[in-house]
Amino acid sequence: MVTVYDVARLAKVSSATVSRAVNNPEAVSDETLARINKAIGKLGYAPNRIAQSLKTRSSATVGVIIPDITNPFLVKVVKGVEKTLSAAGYTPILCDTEESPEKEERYLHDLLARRIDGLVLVPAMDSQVAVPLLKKRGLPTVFVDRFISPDFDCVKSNNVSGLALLVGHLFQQGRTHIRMIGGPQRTVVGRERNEAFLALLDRYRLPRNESSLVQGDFTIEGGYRLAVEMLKVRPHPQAIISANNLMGIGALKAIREAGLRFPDNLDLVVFDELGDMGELLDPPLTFVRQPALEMGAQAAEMLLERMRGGGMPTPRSLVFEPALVSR
Amino acid sequence: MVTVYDVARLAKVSSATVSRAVNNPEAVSDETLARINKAIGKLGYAPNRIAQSLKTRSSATVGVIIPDITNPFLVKVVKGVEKTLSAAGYTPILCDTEESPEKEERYLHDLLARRIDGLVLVPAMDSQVAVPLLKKRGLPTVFVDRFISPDFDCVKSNNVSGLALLVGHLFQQGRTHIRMIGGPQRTVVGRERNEAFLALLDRYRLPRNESSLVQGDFTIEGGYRLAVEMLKVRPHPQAIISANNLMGIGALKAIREAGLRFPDNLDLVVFDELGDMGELLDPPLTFVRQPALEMGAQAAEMLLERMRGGGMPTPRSLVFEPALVSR
DNA sequence: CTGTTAGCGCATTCAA
DNA sequence: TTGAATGCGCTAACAG
Repeated sequence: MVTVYDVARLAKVSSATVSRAVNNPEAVSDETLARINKAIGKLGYAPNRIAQSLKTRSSATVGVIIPDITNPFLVKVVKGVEKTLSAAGYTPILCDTEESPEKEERYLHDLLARRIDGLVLVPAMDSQVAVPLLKKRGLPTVFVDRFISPDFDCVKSNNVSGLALLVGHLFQQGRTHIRMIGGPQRTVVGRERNEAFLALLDRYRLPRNESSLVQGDFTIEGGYRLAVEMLKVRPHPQAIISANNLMGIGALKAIREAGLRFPDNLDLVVFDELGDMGELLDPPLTFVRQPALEMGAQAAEMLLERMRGGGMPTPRSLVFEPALVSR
Repeated sequence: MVTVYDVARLAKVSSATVSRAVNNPEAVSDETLARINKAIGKLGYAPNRIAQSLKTRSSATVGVIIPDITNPFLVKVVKGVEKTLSAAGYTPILCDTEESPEKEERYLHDLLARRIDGLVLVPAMDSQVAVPLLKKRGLPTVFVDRFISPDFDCVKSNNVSGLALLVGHLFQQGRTHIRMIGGPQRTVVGRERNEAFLALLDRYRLPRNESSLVQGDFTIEGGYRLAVEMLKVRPHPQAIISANNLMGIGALKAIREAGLRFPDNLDLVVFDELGDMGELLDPPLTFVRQPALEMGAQAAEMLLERMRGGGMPTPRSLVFEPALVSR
């Protein structure tokens, strides 16, 4: 492997000057710079980032931990993060926890041992150790979507207004008997959407009882199962809201299997988008879109600020307004 | 940060012994081992992988470069890779080139500078530098899906038999006037599927002319555009084959917009699957499935072998048989 | 503007 | 079984 010393020898300078030529060219005279660059070209030298990291105590690396790489929303968030981070010279390391707190913890320790400079985290549902661990280590961190600690920066979208868009849409369509496949109460996102739903039923003076809301788990299978149950009860609701995209997919499957003509007999609307194929559904679903790309980009920006500005200002939350995509 | 020296001091041993205790516990007496472990626990010591890497010249890191993180097939491949790689103690670094050779090259250099131990590569369509670069550096590499050099290991699926499944299916349905939205000729995958299609038309004695096959680009937009063109011509084909999943999405959209009842007036079948939402299409598409998870896992296995077995046996190709999912 | 020196944290000789 | 010494490749004082 070619090192600074090889370059130094060829260019007849010291290793320190080679280092300067690479990292701070202004500090080197034009002629030596030229000589060094020629040597670098000839030898095909590239700095060993491992050695750099050890010396500078900065790996130019950022962890990105998400619970499901299959989720179109998260993929877009990751794309946004990746774009602004790599533009700033950082390499993101993407980890998929598959919603498992144990995996999350393992990844966290691995990333920490790799001396990441920062972290973008969408915590797993039952994440327990992440928050205290990160707090102790003082690692610059930005949470996305799931706001589980007021001590960290967070980028999320407004679940209350998002749900208001959904309920308002249904109300306008004249649907009054509405039920929701909600999120898990143990997650903030789930709680926020669930509570918003119940409050909205009251605000619109729509019928509400204990079966208006069932607790889901944000998975396709869960959405399917709960929708099947819902459809067993007569009369059907006039509309079902799914608290996230994955459960919406499951619910749609259940509706199809029940032989119901959607949206004639029954309308289905979803919080969050379904990806490229969403518009291919016939008829297409109405849903609420979160600006995922933008959210990812902003999360990365916040992280960059934190990583630069050694200081620790108070944590900030950035809340995006979702938009109704009516079909 | 807590180092071997901190542990050494607390346990009243040398740093070397601490290192042994961590990496090779058998080489340390039971009592000192116990003392060291206690100290490790008390201090919360974890080895600095950066320093380890510098010393051992191995980063326990593997690059995974793919052209599109949005593609459900690739996501599954990545999942497969990730699973077996992380089980073996490696951390994958995922990079999305968005089908851009320039991005691919940048990532490659970055990963090389980070001293990755190996690489799983799904090259961008016009990838030029990757092969010579990797060959020169001698980095253990496994290609997936796109077999662009006989000098490297490769995991792919059998495009010829996959297409045979598709054409055979249509033939059985009595469709004789078939056209295909093909892949780009400049990619191996595209060429293989295109040629297979033409050969199959002949084998089944189906009508074939210069408009039987149009060259696509494997994108949603491209598939849409070409399908629109196809549908302008009278009479319509009885069936359209899309050479990949993304173009299939576009084609389906075009068919819908043309007001054609699918599959009554026109059948559409696709090479590769459409992800979780595929089965929600009404009616569902018939497609050919590649064992993506398995392919990823096997690619990782091959890579592990290469990384361990310093030697360089001849490159191997692993070809998977796709399966027809008939709807 | 340039060179000398030292050390980041660790694993690995080589002796003991 | 253990310790002392060394160097992985680089950058950052500090001198000159």
